[in-house]
Amino acid sequence: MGREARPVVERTTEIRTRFAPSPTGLLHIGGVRTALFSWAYARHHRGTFILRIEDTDRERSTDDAVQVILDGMRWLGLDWDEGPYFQTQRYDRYRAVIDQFLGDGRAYHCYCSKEELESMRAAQLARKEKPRYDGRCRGGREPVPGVVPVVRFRNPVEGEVVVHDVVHGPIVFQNSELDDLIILRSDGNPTYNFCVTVDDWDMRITHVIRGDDHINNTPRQINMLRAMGGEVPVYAHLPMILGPDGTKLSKRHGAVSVLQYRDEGYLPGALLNYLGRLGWSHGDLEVFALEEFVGLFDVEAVNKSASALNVDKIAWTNQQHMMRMSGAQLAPFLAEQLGRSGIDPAGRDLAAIAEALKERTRTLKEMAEGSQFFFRRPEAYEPKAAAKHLGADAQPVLAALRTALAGIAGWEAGALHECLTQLAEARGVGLGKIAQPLRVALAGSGVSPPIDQTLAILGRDESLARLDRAIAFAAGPA
RNA sequence: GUCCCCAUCGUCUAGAGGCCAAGGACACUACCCUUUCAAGGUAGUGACACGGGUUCGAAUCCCGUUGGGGACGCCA
Repeated sequence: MGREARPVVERTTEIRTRFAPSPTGLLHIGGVRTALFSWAYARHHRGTFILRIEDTDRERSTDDAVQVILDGMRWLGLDWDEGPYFQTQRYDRYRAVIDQFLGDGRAYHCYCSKEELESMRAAQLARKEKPRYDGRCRGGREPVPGVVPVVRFRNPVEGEVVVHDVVHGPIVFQNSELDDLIILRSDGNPTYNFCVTVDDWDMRITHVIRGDDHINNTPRQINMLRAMGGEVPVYAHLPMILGPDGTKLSKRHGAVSVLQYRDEGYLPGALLNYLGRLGWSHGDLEVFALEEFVGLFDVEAVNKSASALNVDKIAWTNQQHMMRMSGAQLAPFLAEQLGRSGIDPAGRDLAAIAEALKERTRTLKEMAEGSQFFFRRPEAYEPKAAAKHLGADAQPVLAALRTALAGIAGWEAGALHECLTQLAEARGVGLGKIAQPLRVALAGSGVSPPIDQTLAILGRDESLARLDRAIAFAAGPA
């Protein structure tokens, strides 16, 4: 090879990828993973990432689903450089290609009725053949009165198509296995395989990264692409994501809207981290930020086999991300989560609360739940904890606690801690003996962040008030 | 049924012929730390689907079997 200098970025080498969901269902975790890899590939190569909505199925496409896609992508931070394009806005272009195909014989009208197609299919199945259109209208057929024909692409009958897939290697298909697919429905709507082909070519997509459920569509698309004089892009078919039980993703598992993960308290960066590790890895690296992923990601390192969702690991990954963030960074997320639970976070130091809880909760939702007592005085003591720590015998400890704390000079964690250890020493007991009753008095249960931090966050007045209430409770009605 | 894809611990994975009596992570168990809960630390249980080749040597290459998945639509 020559050693002449090549421009670092040639126009022809600009990487262009796209994410092309259909708004017929919710954007779920599987779609997000596809979007992530496609996006990361473009970003890694400083290319262009395009969002395209495939809405040619007018019956089932909904505005709602479109909205989830847009909101989901924004929430995750998967930004696009072009689009969103809508296929329904490109009908003129599709029509032009179809007319061109019709004109040069690369496509033809088919007048077969649904019944005719159905019996053809039944016969083939009976013969244990792969059901497919037998091409009976190929040679031309007189128009059937009252029937609006569909348009079929005339697929080559002989030869083979080789799909050069970056993750799977070459995949060979015999043209004899393919049939003449419908590219224009009788209602005038073009179909998926055709639109994808036109769009990927028009939008100069260089790398088609999508789920491997599309492998079988690829040879048809290549044939159509060649028919319109296009060049074949690089294909990368990603393995599927399965439900936790290893079966197809369904609503029961994880095929829920990606926005549900937001509502369940997952950080976008953590979800993307988890998804990035499904089918891809970089040595033993488990926890990484999105920017790091972009730097490391390479579609050639993607696995071929499907992977199952592991809910525990999503949660673990989320906690790892929370622990790497500061309380201040976490605060807005916690505020949002508290809002979902109808709690007004005003008047409290959310950064301090998040800091205190981030290593003891796995999701923001758990964090919001665990921090409830900071915002609302516990309505009742957790029975077991109360029985153990707020009985009549606890009264002396609580009273001593009240006196010691009330006399403290600076109400902050360090001084509070000092005060508590001194009190424990004075009474000749371990810290646990006084921390637990105090904890139950403040939090209502035996679980809370470290007691000195809890006191500090709660503040002097509120802490002493809760202590008084606990003292009264320990005195008991009877 | 036909075509296509896939196959390492329960799960996610490392492994691109010798460095592997198979490494890491989640989960699980035990212990340590400890003011609760966590986090953290240490140790442990646990896998190359099976059968043939190729090779001095195979988790790694080839073939077959089995198992799983996908596609076969006027859905995408």
